[in-house]
Amino acid sequence: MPPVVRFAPSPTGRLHIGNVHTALFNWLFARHEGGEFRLRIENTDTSREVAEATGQIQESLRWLGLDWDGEVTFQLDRMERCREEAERLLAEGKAYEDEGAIRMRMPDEGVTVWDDLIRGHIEYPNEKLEDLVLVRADGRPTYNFASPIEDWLDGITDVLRGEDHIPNTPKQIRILEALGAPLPRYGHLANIFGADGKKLAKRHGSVSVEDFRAEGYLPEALFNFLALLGWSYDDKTTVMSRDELVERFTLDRVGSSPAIFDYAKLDWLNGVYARALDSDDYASALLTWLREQGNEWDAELVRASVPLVQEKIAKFAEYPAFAGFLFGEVEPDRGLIDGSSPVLEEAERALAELEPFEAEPIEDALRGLADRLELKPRDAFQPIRVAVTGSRVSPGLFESIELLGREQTLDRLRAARAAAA
RNA sequence: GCCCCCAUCGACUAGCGGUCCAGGUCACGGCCCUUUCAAGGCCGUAGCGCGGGUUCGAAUCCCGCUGGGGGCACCA
Repeated sequence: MPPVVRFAPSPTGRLHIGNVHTALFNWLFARHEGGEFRLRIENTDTSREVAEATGQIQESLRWLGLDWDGEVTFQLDRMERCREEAERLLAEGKAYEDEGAIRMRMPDEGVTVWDDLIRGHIEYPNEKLEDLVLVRADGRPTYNFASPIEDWLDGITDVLRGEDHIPNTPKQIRILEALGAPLPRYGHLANIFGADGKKLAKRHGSVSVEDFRAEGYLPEALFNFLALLGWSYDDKTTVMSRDELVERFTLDRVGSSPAIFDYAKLDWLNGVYARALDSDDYASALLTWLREQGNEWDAELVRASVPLVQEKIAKFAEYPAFAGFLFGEVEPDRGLIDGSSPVLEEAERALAELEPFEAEPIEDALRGLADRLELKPRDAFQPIRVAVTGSRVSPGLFESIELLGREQTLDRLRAARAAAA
């Protein structure tokens, strides 16, 4: 029987990367096994609910390509059913009233055990299980009551969630047993931490899916990277497409120890995906990203710049600093230009009448200039680069000059000379 | 405090008793290429937390310790 899994975030904010990791593993498992992946919003705690969160969560999942089966369900919609079940437990003597709330009677001897999908045998002493509240005095069911009931109602066969839920599992097992409901299998994924081994937070870098999107990461790269956190295919395969991941993902290769989120490796992987893109696709993705950032740069020029940047930057967020000189004024650091050097003036002269104004002839002209001045290429080109692009780090100089155009180039050479004088 | 989970290079991991004086990837260092920056090529540094067992043999199994994390709500 194909498994039915679910991802059940609470709508309290943007989708945290740790939660998406859990969502991803559920999704991968479901798709690999030909099962279903459901999305449920656990909104029992209305006081903490953030209005836009439900939409944001769905948008983030869609962006990453994690599609869900069926309609999105909301925990709150099943309040009534939960209350009925609680009444039943009350009637059967398995629960009792306490200051308006309904509490579950928990055993205080023995142990509750289950075979964790990824950790194996786990034991929990029953004496540590307290009589938890099922339904609050105001009538709202608590998470630990509503969640297992919904898993039951939805026919969830496998509950794959974060390891912080391990202490909840014995409680939920007892509830399901009291209810006479079948038990799903449980699997607890290890947490993901920041470089200091603490919970991944803003100070470490991006944390929500939206943050990563805003940084200009490609969803395929983030997807691949996340899959490798706590799971591996073999001893050497790193880059895998979505389809390969679906085909290869199995729970027996999921690890149980926590992982640290390595932004440097993500950057590398993103670069791998970025470079592998067809330049048209790269351009479209870049343009989309720029627009999302509220940047309305000339689309044709952006497209034309792709060959100069695609191999050089790891993620789109680097684009404005790297290629921004094509789209606006530039303020070169005077300290980087030697006012007494004839290079800028010579370059101006060499480029003034050059035909055609294209990378190759530009290169020939500037190399000739370096020869004449008896300068090493790097020493001759650096001041020109700074004058034209405003920085000592830029795309290829000759291609940059071609794209910038003669007029702009000459203007910038003149301006730099004046500033350095 | 109590309970639970985890433990291989700086990071992600392979390893499921001998084929491991531990392999791959990122990062890092060196060299090559080179107009800067990347990319690419080659080489390299670096790890089984500690102590007991079990076994002919342990990174692999067991126990303890230490360390890290999580949980102990009418939050989810």
